[in-house]
Amino acid sequence: MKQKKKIPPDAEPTKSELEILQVLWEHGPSTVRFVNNYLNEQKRSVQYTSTLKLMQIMVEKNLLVRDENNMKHVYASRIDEDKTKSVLLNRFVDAMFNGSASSLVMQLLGNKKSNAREIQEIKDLLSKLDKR
Amino acid sequence: MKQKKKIPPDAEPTKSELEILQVLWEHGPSTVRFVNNYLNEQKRSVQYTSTLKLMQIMVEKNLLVRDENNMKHVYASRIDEDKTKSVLLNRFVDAMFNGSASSLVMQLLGNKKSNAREIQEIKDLLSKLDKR
DNA sequence: TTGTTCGTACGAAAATGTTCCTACCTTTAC
DNA sequence: GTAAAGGTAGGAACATTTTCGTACGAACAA
Repeated sequence: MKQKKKIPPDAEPTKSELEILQVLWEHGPSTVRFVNNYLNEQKRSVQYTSTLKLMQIMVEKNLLVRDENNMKHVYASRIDEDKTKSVLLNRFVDAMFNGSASSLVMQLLGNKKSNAREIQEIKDLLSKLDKR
Repeated sequence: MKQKKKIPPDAEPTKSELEILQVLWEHGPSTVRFVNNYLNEQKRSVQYTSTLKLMQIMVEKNLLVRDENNMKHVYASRIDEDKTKSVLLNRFVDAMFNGSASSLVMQLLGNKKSNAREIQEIKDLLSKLDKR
């Protein structure tokens, strides 16, 4: 009796896996065909079987669940969007800004890309936060 | 006559390379020994020659420069800290939050890890931004 | 001088992530 | 019925990143 594979329960999604998770988070449970079309239209050119393979691997890693009732399997994210983003964001802050969230925001604001509207939105967030 | 290798001028630092860059950004030009010690003490266990190899590769990629005047070579970052962080941050925002900086901040604030002090610091940043 | 320590150079293995080819099955159009 | 279209499964090839073993030179202490 031996284990098939070691499956780290908190396996961290790779770049490509994240792309797929985004699609599933946004559109809900989907077929490989749908995800693959989306990627090709919105992101980058990729073969159907590549997407398929990746999603199969993600099931093994417990990142996705799949409904095999129909011939066209339907995949869904098994991990929570907010939680996952939170973990990855914290990891990013730790790695890049020594754990300082305000450093990150500073970097963000010193950035041409963040425009006045973004800044206003951030302010609104903060004042909402005050009120509760 | 042929080229040795194609060197993408904007080669993007990998995870491990980033660790090394952080050390050099924080402590200035350093020897491999220093960086390796730092990594082992602060981050993770890694062999000296692994760190050496990585830093040598980073020189080839133009991420670092090295001073060979002394026997103990001294390495320094060749890329700008703020610029690099800015690029990586934008990439992260695009990948994870669909390019919305305020979504990222929201995620950050909805986070147990960001405490009152962090929030206050962010507010201060914003008011400073108003004044200029 | 000789051996130990500390340095660089370099090849190659290991680990990881990604892509796609091939095989084969089911459904559908004709 | 048959061919075409559209599924899944799985292995293999590739690409990239990471790690480390080995070789060898320089400095230094005994």
